Amino acid sequence: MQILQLIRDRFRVVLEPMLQDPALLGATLERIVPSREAQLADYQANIAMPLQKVLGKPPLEIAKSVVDGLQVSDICSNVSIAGAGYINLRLSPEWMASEVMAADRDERLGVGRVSQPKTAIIDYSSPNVAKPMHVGHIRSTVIGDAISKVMRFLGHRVITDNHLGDWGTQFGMIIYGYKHFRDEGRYAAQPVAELSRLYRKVQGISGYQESLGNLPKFEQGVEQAHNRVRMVEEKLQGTPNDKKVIKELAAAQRGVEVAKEELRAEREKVESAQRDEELIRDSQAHSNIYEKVLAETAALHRGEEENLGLWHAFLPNCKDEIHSVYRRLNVEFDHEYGESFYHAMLPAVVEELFAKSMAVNSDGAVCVFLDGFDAPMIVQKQDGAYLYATTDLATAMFREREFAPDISLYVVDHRQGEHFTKLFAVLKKLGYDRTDFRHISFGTVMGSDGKPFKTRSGSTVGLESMLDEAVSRAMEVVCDPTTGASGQMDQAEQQLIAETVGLGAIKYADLCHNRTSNYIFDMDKMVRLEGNTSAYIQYSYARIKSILRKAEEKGWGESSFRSVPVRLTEGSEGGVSLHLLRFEDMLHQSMVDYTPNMITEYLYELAKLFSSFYDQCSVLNASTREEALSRLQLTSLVGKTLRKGLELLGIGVVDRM
RNA sequence: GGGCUCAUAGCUCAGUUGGAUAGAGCAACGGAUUUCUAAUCCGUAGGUCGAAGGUUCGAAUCCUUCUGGGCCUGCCA
Repeated sequence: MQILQLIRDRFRVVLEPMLQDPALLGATLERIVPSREAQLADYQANIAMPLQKVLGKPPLEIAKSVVDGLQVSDICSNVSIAGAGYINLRLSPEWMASEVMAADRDERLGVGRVSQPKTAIIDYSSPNVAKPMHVGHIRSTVIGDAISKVMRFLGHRVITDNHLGDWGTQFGMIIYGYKHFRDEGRYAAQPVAELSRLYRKVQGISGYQESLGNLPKFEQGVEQAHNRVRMVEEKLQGTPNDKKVIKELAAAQRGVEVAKEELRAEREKVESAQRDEELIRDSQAHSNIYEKVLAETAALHRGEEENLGLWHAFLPNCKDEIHSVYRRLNVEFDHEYGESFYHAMLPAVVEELFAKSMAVNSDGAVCVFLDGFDAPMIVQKQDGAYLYATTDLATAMFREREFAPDISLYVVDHRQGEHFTKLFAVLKKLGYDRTDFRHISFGTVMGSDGKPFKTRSGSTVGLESMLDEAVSRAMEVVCDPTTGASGQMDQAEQQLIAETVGLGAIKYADLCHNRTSNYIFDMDKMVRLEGNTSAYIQYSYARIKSILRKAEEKGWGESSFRSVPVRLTEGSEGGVSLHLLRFEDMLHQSMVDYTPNMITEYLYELAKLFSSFYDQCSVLNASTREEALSRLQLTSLVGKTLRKGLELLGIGVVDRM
């Protein structure tokens, strides 16, 4: 049920004759919204105040004439004017009751399919294969998966594509590692583990050599920072009270601290590497390893037989590893073309850019210069190699040919904002202007120190170990035999609950923050049963299932409670019902800017409203059979809505916990 | 240097795109239980929405300046 549209349609009848301009009419109708203050109204129309200039009448007079013409007696029990000219609507309990009944009888819980479905490509997760997945991948995966599921449920044609990094430098590293460091036995027994070891080994040597090479640069940086302070100090002597210069001095002094810290961190990296004798030995034997890695990568890209053969041998293993993570997360994709798929198309992309006079040679590289940006988009390097911008162009062009999408979403972290702005600008210039390209950017996962989430030793946190920890924490919290129903369960059921609650906690914690902001990762908080967590909602669901089981035992199954009408008498019943009926509106709203946190907020609110109802209104021990059956219907719909909502977020439920 | 972005209660965060007295959750304090799973519910307290101007019927939200963080910035992805 789309209540908002229903109400707006009623207002349209009144407003259309008053407002000639269709754009104004549309904007005015958009000012009819759910009320923020539940005590004041269910819905409010903030339309009279902005119209006072247009119509040349005082707002209260406008509001009155609108209300006089408004025909809503079938759905509203009260329409009033308040304050500066707010029109407040209260939905009638009878109408809500009939809508609750309809929703409970509908497989889709009363949610319709959009009348004009759109084709949407959603590009998310997109890790580099052969590198272990880490925390950084969780947001893209979880947000993209949720958006896909919601859009699909609303009736759009959704095509998901996991744009795997399967063609990059990491394969150069593995190939180099395989050629120089492989352990045949281990490779035969556990290829994935061995490849991963090889990757880490080469990466380690390369990182060490890079840090070593960086030291003089960072030392120089500190030196320069000091020089800058001296310069500003001299300048300040000339103009002692110039505020700007004083500020400049402070900035310069901070610059010294930053430079020192950078140098210190880099030295520490080097020193800790130097404690690793094997690494030092290997580093001496393989000097300039990164250049050699790039050479292996280039050979692969040229199609050199040995490297291409190794790539073909490694890729399935690497993919298997990644797929096992997706299986656990219950995430699926329609396509997994990956970067390698586009490799052969890249020369044609560059040619087309030249043909349309968009590309130029600059310092030996092929560049596309764009208005408003100093730096160009580079599509081919001096050495002839292509870059990810080139691949992204080829990918978008392929998708246009193959799927003709109306919407194309890239769920990628915010640091790539400028890249996508440029990419979309180039695509538009190339003539792909019928597609709504959007960068669905998101913030960084931070540690409790407010810095990007890392382990104590400073490395990134592995995704799988994080999932394991969430599950074991969930086990501690949820399967405490003194609380809940866990005392009655065998180990297998407890394990299933821990898995469902643990993974749900990770996903929910991610989704419940506005995607654009950074958030602080706090495992303790996210597996709790109190507060805005998945476990609280899952627990509400389990209690609902418990009531429904007991009702069934009393002979009050679905067919029984559906035989009586729903009646909303208590305040908490009305509160739950109103919220239930907003499900569809909320789903649409959450897809305007692709903000899944609107869904978590809705579900949390629903669970809270239900707990309140649960506390105030006994279902099975209601005063009459009719009342009990009426409340059972409400309970049933809350349960189904919670389950559906969580399902759309990729989160499961359990029948008891 | 240029660009993007953020700053809301002690802490973690919302804020439906400019609407009424700025909301949740933790933590703190006070209540409720012969329980349909108290893993709950009800209440109290907590705010100069970073600062200062501006735009208008009305600003946490839009504009300008400032302060302080984060990120990006020519051949990594």
